[in-house]
Amino acid sequence: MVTSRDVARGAGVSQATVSRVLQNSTHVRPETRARVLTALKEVGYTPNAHARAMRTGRTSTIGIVMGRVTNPFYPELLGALGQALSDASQRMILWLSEGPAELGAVEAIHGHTIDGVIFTTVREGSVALEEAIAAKAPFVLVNRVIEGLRCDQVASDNFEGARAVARYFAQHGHDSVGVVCGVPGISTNDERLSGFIAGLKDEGQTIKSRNIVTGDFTHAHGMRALAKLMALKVPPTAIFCVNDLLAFGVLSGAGLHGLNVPADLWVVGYDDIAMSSWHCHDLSTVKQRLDDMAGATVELLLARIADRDRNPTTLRFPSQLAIRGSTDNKPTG
Amino acid sequence: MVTSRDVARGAGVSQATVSRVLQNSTHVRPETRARVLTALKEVGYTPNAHARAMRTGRTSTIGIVMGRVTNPFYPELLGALGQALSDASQRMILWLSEGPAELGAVEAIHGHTIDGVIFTTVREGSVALEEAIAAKAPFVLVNRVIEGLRCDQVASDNFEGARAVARYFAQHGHDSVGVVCGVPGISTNDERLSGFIAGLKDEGQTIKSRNIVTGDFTHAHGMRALAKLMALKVPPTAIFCVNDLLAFGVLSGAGLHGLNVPADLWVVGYDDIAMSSWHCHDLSTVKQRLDDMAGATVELLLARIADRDRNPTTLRFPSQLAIRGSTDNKPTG
DNA sequence: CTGAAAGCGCTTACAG
DNA sequence: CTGAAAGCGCTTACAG
Repeated sequence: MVTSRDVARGAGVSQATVSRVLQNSTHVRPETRARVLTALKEVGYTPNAHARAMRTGRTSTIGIVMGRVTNPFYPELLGALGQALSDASQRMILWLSEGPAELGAVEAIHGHTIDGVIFTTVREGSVALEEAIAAKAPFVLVNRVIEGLRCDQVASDNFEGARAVARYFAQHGHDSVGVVCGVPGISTNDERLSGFIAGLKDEGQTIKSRNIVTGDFTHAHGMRALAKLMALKVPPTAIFCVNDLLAFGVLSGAGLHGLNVPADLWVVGYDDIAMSSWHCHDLSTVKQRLDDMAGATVELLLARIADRDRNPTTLRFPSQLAIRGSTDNKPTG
Repeated sequence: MVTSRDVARGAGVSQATVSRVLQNSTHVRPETRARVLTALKEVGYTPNAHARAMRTGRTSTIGIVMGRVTNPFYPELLGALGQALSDASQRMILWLSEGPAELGAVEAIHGHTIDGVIFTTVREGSVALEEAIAAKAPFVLVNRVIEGLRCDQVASDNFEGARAVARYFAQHGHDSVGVVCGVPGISTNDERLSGFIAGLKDEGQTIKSRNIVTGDFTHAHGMRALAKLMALKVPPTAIFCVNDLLAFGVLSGAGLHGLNVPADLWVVGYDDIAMSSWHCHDLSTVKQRLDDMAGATVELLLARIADRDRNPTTLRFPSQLAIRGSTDNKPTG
């Protein structure tokens, strides 16, 4: 193991001077710096992260908590967060779990393993969130928003995104529509549902509660929901799903029922995950600005770590309707 | 910040005794231990991970290097590895990048940030791999295998898995088949291709090189490959894709060409990722034993960290053909 | 069984 | 501009 002491010996200086060169301190004579730099290369030195962290109290490592969800949106979010963290010279430790196991991340803050946490799938009242708040640990919520919680939060404007879908349906003559929801109480779900209802209202329409099917965020639920909706006396001619995963379930169900999309039924999702644009799905959906969201999340967290008393912000990024083959993408006659 | 010194003060013992209780040392009187345990709860103590790591030289943290691939198989592999690491009380630091950025993981070993690395998408001759070998760093390859490299490697038996597909095709009367490959030189690709060819040979068949289409591991390539294969003078009646992602591309292409699967064309993938069993795909594929592979990977890496001189092992897990609607799953007349 | 002490490898005030 | 030294919070031989 090579230490800064070895480098010092090689350069004929004290260990403190090596440290100063490493810290880019200005108080080093240029020729001394050069000698140290040479020795540094020669011995192949890498600073011991723990010794450094113990002195500085900073680890340059961020924790990410992500539940074991099946929605392919989350791996995409993880990729975007990973890029943003890497751009900010931060490492990421990942907790792929939910419930009490999330507490590992809070413990890691106490143990100085990480400087802060990004929660991606946390719910109101979850133990890890409560602990993080109680410990005044630096954290940010991304994708999920909890109203009234004084902390940094980043999400897309789910309400407006869903509202645009409702208007799109109404303006193309659909007056019997359905909504496939996931778990109530989760912000993405609730905001998209209420945005959709608001959009209908804009167009002078309402929706019956039996036309809104609730369940979990799985492909299987999407399939079952389609069956339920089609069994109504007046089945919908257009269905909005609060995420793309549910929409694929609806498309699967439509195939099973012999329904032709979009001729018999329009389907719109939310998220625009990569596979939505595959020709076999060709799903109209609402695109989130993932990279912007990830960048803002990391920025807010680093600012919070630097100054724990700054005012919390909630950032909303606009999302945009992407029209594809699961709805009629030609202008109405 | 609460330290073991604070706990010691609370329990009226020395800091060393607190440390002994934390280490489950036997040389502590039961009533002393009880006093320390009480104080531990009272002050809400979490050990400083860096101080501990600096003393012990161990971090209980493993690095994972995963390229920014679009194949949903990798998030699933990550989930399995995360579970296996968590079961072994290890944290994971993730590098979602390829090429020179992978070097971050090797540097992290030098800096004692992690105890070892799991490479998931590494290629022969990649800089990070070369560096890890040169540094004698503890690492394991999972999913990818590099022949002749003396290190621990874990993969499924790609050769036999693909061989079974070829036999399945031949035994159901297909005598014009196609293969959609990804990038040559990557073990999953090469082993599955040669296994498939071997299976044909078992049945007295051969395949023309123009019936094998090479490209990258993307949905788009699968689509283009289908078009190429269908343009042949004798188009295949069954196509094997070296992974599910490519198979979805082929299914997309089939839809575009108005081909009926499985009536006009059989399609088989490899990996059995979650979405393969969705009704809208209903893809026959070869299932990998992901959890077993992940468990073995972690086990091998921890053994390697404990003993750097042990003999390297390459572990192969059998995979199994899962027959679904993209091939005729009824017995032939 | 318990305490005092050394030391892991850094960073940074304190002298000079 | 540079060095000697303190100290971050642990673990663990060394005494007793």
